[in-house]
Amino acid sequence: MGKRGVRLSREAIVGRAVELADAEGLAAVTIRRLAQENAVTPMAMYWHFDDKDSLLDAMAEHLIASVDVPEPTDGPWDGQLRAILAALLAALRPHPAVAGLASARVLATEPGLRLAERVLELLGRAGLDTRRAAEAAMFLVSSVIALVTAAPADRRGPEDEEDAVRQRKARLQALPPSRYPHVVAAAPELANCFDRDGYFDDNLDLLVRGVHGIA
Amino acid sequence: MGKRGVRLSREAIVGRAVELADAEGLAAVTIRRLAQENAVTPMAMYWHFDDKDSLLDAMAEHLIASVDVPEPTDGPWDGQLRAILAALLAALRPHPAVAGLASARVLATEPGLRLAERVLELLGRAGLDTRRAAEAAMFLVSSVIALVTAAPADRRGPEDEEDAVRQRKARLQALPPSRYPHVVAAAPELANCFDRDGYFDDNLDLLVRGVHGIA
DNA sequence: ACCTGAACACCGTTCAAGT
DNA sequence: ACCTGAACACCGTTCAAGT
Repeated sequence: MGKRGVRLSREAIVGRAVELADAEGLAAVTIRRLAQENAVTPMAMYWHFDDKDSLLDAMAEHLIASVDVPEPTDGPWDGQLRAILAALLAALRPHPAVAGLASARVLATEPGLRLAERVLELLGRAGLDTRRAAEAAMFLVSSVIALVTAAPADRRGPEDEEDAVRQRKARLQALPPSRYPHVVAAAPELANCFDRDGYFDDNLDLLVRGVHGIA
Repeated sequence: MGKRGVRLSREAIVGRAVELADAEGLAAVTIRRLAQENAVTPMAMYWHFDDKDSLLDAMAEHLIASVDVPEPTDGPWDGQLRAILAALLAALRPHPAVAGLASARVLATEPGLRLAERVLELLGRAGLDTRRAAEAAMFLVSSVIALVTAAPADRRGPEDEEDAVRQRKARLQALPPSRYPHVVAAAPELANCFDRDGYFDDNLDLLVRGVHGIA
């Protein structure tokens, strides 16, 4: 029996696992560590989950379930598609260490299917045939996840992040400008783009405009 | 001393590590396993690499170095951009288990910087200012990597892959069509899109057209 | 310069058992 | 239904030592 007599539950374990991943990275999420956090034996976890992989599945589903998919409107497809992708982004962004788990599992969870259904419908309205819509839907979801996970994995506190940005910038600016003129010129923007909201907004635009382009 | 008196080398170890990841997944890439494959003690690895993380760095750099970046031409920017992204894709596609390591390390390797330099130059020619070009360049590279890594990680042989596709299709087609009409209708396309060249070609187009759209 | 040997603190997982 | 205890086969890594 766990701490203060509180029974374990799948939900509680998954929630703690996501917190752990946010704070210390996915590598810190360990059967034994999670057991310890809940003042319980490692083997107690195996009553709630078949194995570690199904724990990771549950973490991914937890994230996908937290997406607040906006209700359909009678507005144009592109605005609605953008809103759905933005909702996915908003749900994943606080959890960059976990987001990568979601990409392979969207079609295996109920909330993921609801999301896919909406995206497919809008892509059809945009003029894509079934195959192109399927391809684009999978890719759009993958890309939004990539938007979140691409940030260089910093295992530091939020204030050391500023140091990391400065250091990346300095490294890029120290490159030979004759070989890498554009990289050197764009060093400040390359070093901190993952911290700016514009990075996410502009690239969501790129994706939606891309759908326009192939429709 | 290793098998048949052959000295270890960083290159040989990295090459074997990539092969291992291709065949059995990234989780199979282990200091101890790699040592065993080279008929050597695990600690021998630590003469060639600081730690496991620098081994993974080296694997990522190995992949990025294998990108055959096409020479600049005086053709239009969009065709050249597409060709560069296609070259990146072609290099990563045989190594889906390793490709994910590359996204955080592009700007930390020499071949990655060459690639970034070319992409930034072309995005500038497309009309993006320095900041938008930097954002888009990082995202385009991330997205191409996502294109490769998004495929559901099958740890099976190439012929069991057909079974996996059939099974995914059956699962999607068994869903209630009243709730998920578009998913059910697109089940065949959703289940096998990662195996079709069109998936990659069409989504490269989506990205390039997206740049057109925001320029 | 390149590698070995022994040891340490971790993993995931199985199996039998307790209440 | 929910959890413990002991055990097994793995990890990455350090430290001292060999040639």
